[in-house]
Amino acid sequence: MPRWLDERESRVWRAHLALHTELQAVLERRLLADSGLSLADYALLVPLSESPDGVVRARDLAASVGWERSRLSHHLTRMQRRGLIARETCPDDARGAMVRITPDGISAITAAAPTHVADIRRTFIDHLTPADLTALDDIYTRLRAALAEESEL
Amino acid sequence: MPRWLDERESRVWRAHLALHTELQAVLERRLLADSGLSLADYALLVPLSESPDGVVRARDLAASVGWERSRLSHHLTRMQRRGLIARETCPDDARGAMVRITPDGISAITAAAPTHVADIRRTFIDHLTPADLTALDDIYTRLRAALAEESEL
DNA sequence: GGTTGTTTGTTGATGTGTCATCATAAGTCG
DNA sequence: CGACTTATGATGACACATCAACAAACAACC
Repeated sequence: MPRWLDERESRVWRAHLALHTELQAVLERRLLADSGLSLADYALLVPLSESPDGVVRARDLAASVGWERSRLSHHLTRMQRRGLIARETCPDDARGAMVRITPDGISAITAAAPTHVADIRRTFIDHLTPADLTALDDIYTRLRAALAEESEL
Repeated sequence: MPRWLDERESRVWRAHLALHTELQAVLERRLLADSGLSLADYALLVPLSESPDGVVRARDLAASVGWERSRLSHHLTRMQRRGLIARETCPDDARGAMVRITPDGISAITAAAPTHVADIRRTFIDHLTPADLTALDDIYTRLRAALAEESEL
């Protein structure tokens, strides 16, 4: 016999799901309209643009955004077609693939970032007090640690 | 010139994104393995099974899960093919479509719910203190209210 | 050195979500 | 009534994510 969720638990859980969905939708729509980038594009361009030479190995890129290799490969193919990134061979490891951000990719992320950050502020950060931030930092850390343990089993 | 996110703000924001993605992945995988239902199936079966006659108009179903009509229509087609729901004509409005949960659908949600709720508890609720719940309830309510205003513009 | 197992990246098939478009039916207002 | 607008649902095209399978290269080991 399961313990069902009481009213507040249920409300918090549903709010968590709904909040994320709505936030994602708003941010994606704005980012796309503003710069032609999807959130997935943006997520990949961030670590690429932060890398000193603008080159990251595919394996490491996958790790830094938490994607599976297959998803990354498919998405890189589409971004390559749009001229945002280029693929190069990996000198150290003949299996590897290096991903290079192109000048167009740099322009895109440079143009998109300020507005996107402002959107995140306006829709999320600005509505949180310092106490809220502390609480969320603590809660999210705890929950993710529990999830990580869960996945190990 | 945008105000960038400081370290804690950035950490909280990234944790929020990552937490949701990981939670969703774990819950979906478990639900699917356990009962053959996706989270989307589950989301639709809940309001259907809670309706007194097991019948809900498509428009209202879309509103109660927050989906677009197109997405609902596509998903209903797939669920109909699997025998989880059936479509019927709407007596009041000739445009309308009524969605009925089938006996198979009822069996599926009935079998899935206890385990799924337990999974939500184990991965989310159980790691929150009463104070956390209060804080999250407040924060999520505030954020969603702000988002709703945003969307009206 | 050759067998075995692992890592890396790609590909094709399938399920799903979004968008634009459409047909039909209600509602609105002259 | 009749023209116009809105609401509802379905559909096809496309973008995307996941899964299984694969090929190539590396690593480990006897």
